[in-house]
Amino acid sequence: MEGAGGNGEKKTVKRRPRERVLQRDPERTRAAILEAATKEFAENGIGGARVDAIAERAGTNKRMLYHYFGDKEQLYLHVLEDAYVGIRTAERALQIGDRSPEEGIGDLALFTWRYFLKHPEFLSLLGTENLHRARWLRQSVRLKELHSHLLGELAQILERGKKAGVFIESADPLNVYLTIASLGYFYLSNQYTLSTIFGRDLAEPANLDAWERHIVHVTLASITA
Amino acid sequence: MEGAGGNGEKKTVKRRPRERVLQRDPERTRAAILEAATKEFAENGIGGARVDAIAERAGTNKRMLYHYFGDKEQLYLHVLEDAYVGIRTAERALQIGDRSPEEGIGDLALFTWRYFLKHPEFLSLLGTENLHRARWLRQSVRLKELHSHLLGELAQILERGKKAGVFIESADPLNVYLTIASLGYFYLSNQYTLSTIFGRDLAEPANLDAWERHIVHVTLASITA
DNA sequence: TCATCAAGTAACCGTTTAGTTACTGGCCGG
DNA sequence: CCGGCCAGTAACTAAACGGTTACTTGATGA
Repeated sequence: MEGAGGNGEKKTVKRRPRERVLQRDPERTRAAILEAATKEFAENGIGGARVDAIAERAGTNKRMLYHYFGDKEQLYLHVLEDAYVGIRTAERALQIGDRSPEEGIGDLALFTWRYFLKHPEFLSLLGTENLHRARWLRQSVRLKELHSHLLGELAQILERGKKAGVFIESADPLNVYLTIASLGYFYLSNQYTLSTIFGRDLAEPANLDAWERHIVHVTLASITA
Repeated sequence: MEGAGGNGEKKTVKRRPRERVLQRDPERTRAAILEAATKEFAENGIGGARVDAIAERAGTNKRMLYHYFGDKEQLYLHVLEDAYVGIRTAERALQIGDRSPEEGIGDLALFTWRYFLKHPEFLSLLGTENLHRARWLRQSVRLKELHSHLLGELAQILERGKKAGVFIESADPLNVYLTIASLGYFYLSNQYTLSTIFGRDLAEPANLDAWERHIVHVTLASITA
């Protein structure tokens, strides 16, 4: 059928291993399983996620899942770790130290809100992990140094703002971050019950825009002198 | 053995149905199942909750659970509805309209935070329900009129504050409530992952007190003129 | 070109699960 | 005091579940 690479060369034929679509491709299969597992765990929690469903979504076989990740729990941990790496990596790229203190804080708030908005699966995974009191995250060895950068940079910005007289002395890095994350997380993760009980669709673009502005307003109002 | 009520009266003996502990007590069994189910669903989500575990925690039999509540999902809905009734009832008793606008808002923030702190199972149930996009809450017929009272009273307080010149014109009832709820919900529901990644125990009493003050500060800072 | 080993498949296994059936025994009206 | 009804029990069932075994297929290096 193929006749591919049908030249006379014998030993010197370099097989280009990534150019044609291989029938067997470990990396692609592995990535497909991770992506499928992310969706399945985000939609159903760890108790509701089905191993068979993950395999089917990944277009592969249950056996492969155990081959690459050991078991359901290790696969879940991998998914969770990747989710954290995702947000912290994007956050670093922000370089919030490169502008005025107010702008830096405002941009961090905007970034966080928009990241949450674009990655609902991250919020779901956090919810699931907290339901189980961080049982898996605490075992993670990959995530030790990942988060310190954020608080360090925030502390610097707040310090600059205090010296410039625009921020109050009691402004605290952790509190500021928790404030930003709170306002974004709750609105999005609880949008379904909130929309139901208050009879207003929080997911409407106009409402999302208004809340984005609200987050920046509240964050800055809570620390400006 | 008993000889109880051993007087000669025949037809006029009033049996006091609630005084001694009955071996068969439908109401007590029903309540025990509801309480056990609340814990089980809060700890494990709907996918992870086990019907057998609920029956065992209630000190009864699985058959009774189906007898009183139909099936697992209807039992879950009942638990969820009761949780909402609980917070909204306590909230009404607050009577936040009876004081100055600043005090009213501050007290609502304090109440909400402390209610969340005392009822972690309520937060868990909200998380579970939102994971499933309010699938059960939307079916609920018991909860239509339950929440409107809150927003109405908040609107009145904000109006009074605006007329008195202490609140900004853009202060909005829903936004104020969502702000208060966000700051309480996120801190508590995500305390396990947050404590892990930032290496600080958010559940320590000193940290809880500090966050309580922070919530009041942020809420008022975001709406004061 | 062929032996080797990893990638991939499908059928299977023991256990757990939500839900049911068949039964027991205590409470109450007549 | 007794007959019927309903709270309560325990053993059961069919299906779903996480995980495994036995096997096939295809890429690769000698």
